Amino acid sequence: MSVKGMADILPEESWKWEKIRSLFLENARRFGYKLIETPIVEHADLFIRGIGDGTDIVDKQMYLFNDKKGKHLALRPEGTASAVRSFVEHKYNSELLHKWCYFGPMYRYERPQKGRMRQFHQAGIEAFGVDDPALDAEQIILARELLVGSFGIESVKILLNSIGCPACRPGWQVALVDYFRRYDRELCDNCRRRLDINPLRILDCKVQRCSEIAKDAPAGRNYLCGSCSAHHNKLKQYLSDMNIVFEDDPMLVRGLDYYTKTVFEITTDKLGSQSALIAGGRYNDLVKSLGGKDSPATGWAMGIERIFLLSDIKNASEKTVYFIALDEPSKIVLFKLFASAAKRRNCRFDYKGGSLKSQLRRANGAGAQICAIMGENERIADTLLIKDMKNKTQKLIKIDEFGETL
RNA sequence: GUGGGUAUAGCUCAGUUGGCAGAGCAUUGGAUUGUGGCUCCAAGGGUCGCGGGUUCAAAUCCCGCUAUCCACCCCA
Repeated sequence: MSVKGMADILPEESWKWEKIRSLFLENARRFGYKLIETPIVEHADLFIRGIGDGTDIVDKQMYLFNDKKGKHLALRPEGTASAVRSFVEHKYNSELLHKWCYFGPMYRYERPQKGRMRQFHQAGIEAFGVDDPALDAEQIILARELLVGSFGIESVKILLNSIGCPACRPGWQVALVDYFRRYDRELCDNCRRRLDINPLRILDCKVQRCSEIAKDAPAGRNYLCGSCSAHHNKLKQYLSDMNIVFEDDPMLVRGLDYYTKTVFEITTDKLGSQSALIAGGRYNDLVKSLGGKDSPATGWAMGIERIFLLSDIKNASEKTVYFIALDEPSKIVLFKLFASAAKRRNCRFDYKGGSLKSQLRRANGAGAQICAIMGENERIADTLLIKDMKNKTQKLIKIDEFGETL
């Protein structure tokens, strides 16, 4: 048995993974995002500092272990912290724009269900060095183009918000705590705890009474500083100008602590409670807090398992030539032809043999378009029988002509 | 971490008040000499999740365990 929450990607479906991966990379590349591969294992501290103490990911979902020297390590639960670590470690110039993308497995210890695995895959993009809301807009446009254009997923919803920056968020947080304290007794257990740890998260609570209370909570908008407010308005303007439909949702907050200003989510209603397909936002302070030179940054991540469940992409099948030998001496001759044809064409050799009927049956099952058949009659005359499976036509050709016939 | 469902052939699932283990699909073979798909016939394929208990007799009833799915929570 495989480990709980960790699934095989079987040969029958691996083509779809390859396709999703390559569509992601192609699209990202067109926007200038270059692939970065970082290790799956990092120092646990990187995620604790990056994602934040008090988040679910850090508190209960990390795969933690010590190596033989006692180093405290973790399987990565997400991609951004690693990318930032690499950006800092290799001293990329934060005066310049750097656009990176990644694709790979992530690990979170939680109960698996539809669209949620313990080993799951994310594709993501990150851009360092620019604080322009137009860049936020670009990333949302790319995200939407992937979902709708490349993966054929309809009816997605874009949710957008700004959660401010260190200059303005504290004021909002204080106001939120003040407000929610008045309803202390009515909030769910969880939210009462959040009051001390992360009051923003109460806005996101799905318990009915909590969300009723949250509806009238102080709106973050009223507390945004000039810079954050202008950033948010410009981003909305860019999206509107592109006719991108979005929902400006003051209740949207995210599960990771590093976000500043823009946060967004692209959701579907087709996957039950696992609604987020792509989520991300701006994290202008993360590079500095992980030891780098102050550098604005923004990015998102996409859940591949969820894309896989929803995407309707088709497998383009290559034409197949199926080789059938009817006796042992023919097999020897035909196998040589097969081995050389397989260098250039999609070929299958029927090793199981048996009657012509059963081999043709297998050829049909394998989806072959053409069969190359050799029995005693053909062999003696130095010929091959070429059968077109679709038109049900067949003709004898000389072995010498076989190469051109293909 | 909490709650619920499920576990029988490779797959999807039936299996009645406890009484010989089933179907469809798939696989393999055949339906007159070496011609596929459709149709027909036949065959192979089982630790009934695991371990206990009750009983003359358990896939079926009881207890425990495990796995898995779904939901909550949280997230992508």
